[in-house]
Amino acid sequence: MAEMHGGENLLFLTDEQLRQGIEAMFFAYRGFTADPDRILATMAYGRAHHRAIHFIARSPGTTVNNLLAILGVTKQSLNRVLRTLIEDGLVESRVGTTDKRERHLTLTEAGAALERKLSDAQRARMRAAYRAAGPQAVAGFRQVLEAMMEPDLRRRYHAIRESDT
Amino acid sequence: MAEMHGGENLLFLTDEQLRQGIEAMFFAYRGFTADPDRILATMAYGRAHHRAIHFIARSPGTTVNNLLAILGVTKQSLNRVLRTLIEDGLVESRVGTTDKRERHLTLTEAGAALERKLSDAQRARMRAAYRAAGPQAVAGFRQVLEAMMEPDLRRRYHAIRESDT
DNA sequence: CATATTAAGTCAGCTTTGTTGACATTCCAA
DNA sequence: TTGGAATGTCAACAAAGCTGACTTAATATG
Repeated sequence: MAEMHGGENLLFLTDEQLRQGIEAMFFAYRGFTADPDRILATMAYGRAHHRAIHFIARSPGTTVNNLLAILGVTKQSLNRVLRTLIEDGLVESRVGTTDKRERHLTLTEAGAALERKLSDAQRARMRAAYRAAGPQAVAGFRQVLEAMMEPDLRRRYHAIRESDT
Repeated sequence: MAEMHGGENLLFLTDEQLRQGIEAMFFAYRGFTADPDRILATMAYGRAHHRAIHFIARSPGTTVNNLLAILGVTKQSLNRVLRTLIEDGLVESRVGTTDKRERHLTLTEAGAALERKLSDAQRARMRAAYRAAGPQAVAGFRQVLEAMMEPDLRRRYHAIRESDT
């Protein structure tokens, strides 16, 4: 169990270490979604609604196609979710001005309120974990997560960090 | 973008930093499951089967109840998955010797072969990410993931690392 | 020993969220 | 101007979760 750091020691790449990382990822993801899930369970929405709301809040005016690429589901699947959100007055869909095939999505006041509620819960856990682990651990956490992404999603992740489409 | 570490700087806890962490977690989890998913899509199994196979391989002879607690699903849901795996000859269920109510689950040769195939794919990505990020980043990654788990799952995670039940 | 509890499994039915296939509308380029 | 590409919608189906009610067998307990 010796602490090791810097160049040459490759013990962190053993199958056992990798398996522990895989299980940590599995258990942590459960914690990651637990709080929003609890809130969503009290209403008629699920995790898919949360994801849509999150990325609409993130990039107001985004198109359905854009959202599709980020979420990685079929448009039919996303459409079902969007339809209920629009019917319930949480999301507004406006026909595009330059291209009338596109729909631009934004949150209504009610949608923004739900988004805040869900985000606050998820951020609270994230903040507690970050604080417990410390800034250096957080930097490592981010590095490994990024290296784990599929290349096209990594590009999307960077794009969404730097500018809104 | 100044590098900061040690005690006092709390800029890593801003809402924007937390949101980036949340999105990183979302995109990374997709990468995490992508390779096994591709393999599973070619046969009649899904992610639920993979999870069951993983933890049976991890703790051979584990009981149904044990698996239930680890996976966090209902027994009806797990049972559906286990039934197909047993019917297909990937998992063996043996009546317990000391407590005959219990069923002890193990992988058959065929089950172990599939487990290896899935693990190898998932570990390959994990290994690449670990190698790219380096040992110190990996340590931080593990710390943050652990801090994110629900307490009872964190205990389970530690238990499974140290000894088999 | 009688009874309560536990472990496992089953049946039925429902919900969420993914999938394909077919189709309407809009735009653009040959 | 017309045919294809892009965008979005509707319908039907599948995987995998869920609840609730129940059975069977074995163990624990009063």
